Amino acid sequence: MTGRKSTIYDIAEKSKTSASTVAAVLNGTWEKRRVSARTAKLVQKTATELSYRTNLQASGLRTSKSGMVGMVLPLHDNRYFSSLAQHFENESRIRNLCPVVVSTLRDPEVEMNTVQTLIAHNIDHLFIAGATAPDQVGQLCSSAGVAHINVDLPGTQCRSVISDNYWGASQLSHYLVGRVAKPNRDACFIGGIASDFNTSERVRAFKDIVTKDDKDIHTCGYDAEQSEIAIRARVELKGRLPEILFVNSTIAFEGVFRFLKTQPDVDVNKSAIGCYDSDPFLSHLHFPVAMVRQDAEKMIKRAYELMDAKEHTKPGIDFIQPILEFGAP
Amino acid sequence: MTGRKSTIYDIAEKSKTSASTVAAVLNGTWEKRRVSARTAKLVQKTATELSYRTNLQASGLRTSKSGMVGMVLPLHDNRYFSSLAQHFENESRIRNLCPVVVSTLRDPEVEMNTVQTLIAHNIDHLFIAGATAPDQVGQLCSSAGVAHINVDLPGTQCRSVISDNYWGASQLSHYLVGRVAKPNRDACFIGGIASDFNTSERVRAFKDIVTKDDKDIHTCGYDAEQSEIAIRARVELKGRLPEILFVNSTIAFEGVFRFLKTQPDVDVNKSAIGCYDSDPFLSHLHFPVAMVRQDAEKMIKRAYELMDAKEHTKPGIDFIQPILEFGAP
DNA sequence: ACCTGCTGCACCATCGATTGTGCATATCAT
DNA sequence: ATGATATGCACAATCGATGGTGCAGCAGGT
Repeated sequence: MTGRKSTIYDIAEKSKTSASTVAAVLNGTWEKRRVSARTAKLVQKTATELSYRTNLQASGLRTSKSGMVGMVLPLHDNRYFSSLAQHFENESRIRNLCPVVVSTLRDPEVEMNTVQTLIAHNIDHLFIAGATAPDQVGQLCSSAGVAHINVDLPGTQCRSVISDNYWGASQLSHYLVGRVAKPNRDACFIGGIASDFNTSERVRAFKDIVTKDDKDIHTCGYDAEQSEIAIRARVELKGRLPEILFVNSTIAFEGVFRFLKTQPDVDVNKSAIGCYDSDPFLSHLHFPVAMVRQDAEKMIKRAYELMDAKEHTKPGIDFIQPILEFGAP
Repeated sequence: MTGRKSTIYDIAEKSKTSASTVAAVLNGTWEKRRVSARTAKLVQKTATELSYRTNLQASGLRTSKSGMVGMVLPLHDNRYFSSLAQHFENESRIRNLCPVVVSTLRDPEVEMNTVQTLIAHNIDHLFIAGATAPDQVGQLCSSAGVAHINVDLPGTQCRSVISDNYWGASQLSHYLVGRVAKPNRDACFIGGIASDFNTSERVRAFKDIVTKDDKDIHTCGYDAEQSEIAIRARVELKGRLPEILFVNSTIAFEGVFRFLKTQPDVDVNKSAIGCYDSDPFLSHLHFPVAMVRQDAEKMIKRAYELMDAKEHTKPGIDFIQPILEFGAP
């Protein structure tokens, strides 16, 4: 049952050949190494008989490869990141690579250690998604000669593929504005962290298109409670619901929604509400919500194209348009 | 920048010691190997100077370990599985292991290949979550001597930690029944796949507690469209909404919800509705939904306890109670 | 002076696959 | 028959870390 794992030496012995011949047959270089087809067949057969499996650590040690490709993420249990992970898996499988996904809990130290470990295992390349310190991580990869690409957050040292937050937020803003004919309408932005790159891009668009007033921007974090508090305070202050409401994530939306449920439906229906993030149940509420969904699939495909074309070394940013889940603005 | 990675030999040379001494210092066995503290300090210093990183492939080759622990999942982009992944990460980090998560797309072949690859990299142990063929995968691990535990789906060969679907579905059923005083009430179960272990357990509970009639069980798959069709057909047939509605997943619920929106609110509010799965937005609909959430955290903690205690070899099933997101039945 | 027992370390085989090189035997041309 | 080229394979070094073993040097006891 738990019989010792067999090696190329076992196969060599059983098939009366040498280890180098066996290795050549099993890794496909046998024609190059002029092993006869007859011998190759024999070796193959013996290998299956002994249920041989290449020891990838030994192989990797010799070749400085591993056949594994990695992706680091902040979190697994998040729609967007898990979607990135899923598409990373799909694309990796197409390329016959073994994808491993690791989350680092938004902790820069965990991030660095994890990447060190992956590098120490000689991963063939790394996708760095949502790292808190993309450039540090990138530095680590560079100095180890590991190909890498930033996803979702831009780095300055290497190629990055990120969601076009400015564009998405502009589209959403235009749409919301279009739904409110009035001049002098009241508008606000809820959720996210001002210093966060993605949030700041969305805020920039919102300011360019909807309102320049900083008092209308409530970047109170990603958390539902804070968002609920923020919208409530705002409405109490103004004495009415904003006519345009831009919510920065589904989590924040949860809080906002808890508040909106306390308001009369007729009032809520007068507001144009948008959410930068998507959730299937949001399209089923008793009022419409315009949503923007980040195109994880396209981002990963793009990143892989760059990797395949070995263009990952050229710094630069590729923007991927998110998907608008509402009528054109 | 991309200077060759340094090895213990480089450190040995620079610090005028030997490779074995360096190795001992760097892997913490130096006291056992009677290296003086002075030498140890020196080696440490040189190691940082050369920004040394252990080559884990070489180390693993020698020791038949890797420091990596794995989890295979059907999908990343799913609330339940990504939650399992997240807790797996957390628990692994606590134990100072490097967790890697891989999805296998519910494809038995991908499943086997992936596990083979992980084994070939000498992962220290494997959590098998939601595998289509847990026993085959387990067999593979056994024959390679890799510790493994099934999560979410039971295997016959090794220890399994699964959600107590029968209990959860019983509780939910009792609750729903309690909300409908009438005798002879109409009830149905929507969603899931009859042959699926988890679904069948839930159906078993539903049958024991609510209705024995097979015609009331619509295991029409996990897909939203099919569920929508199923509930619509059912209601058309019976001429009214069921008084008890047990939906087997949030995805299925999406379809059911699309249909419910076409019905008068008063009617919908007369039904007792439950969903075996949880989503934050489901608690915000215009009618109440009782939810059951699988306790991913407890499952993973349990699985890790078994692993730590080396009890993973004893076959047997540990049932973990899911969390009831409704008042006690 | 001599044996014992410890300290502190270095030597070297080993894990399993890869790959440059070398060396027989076979094939062919002249 | 002979040198030239091709064919088919085996040998052995190598990747980097590990750990069993051995061996100086020194303290302490008699």
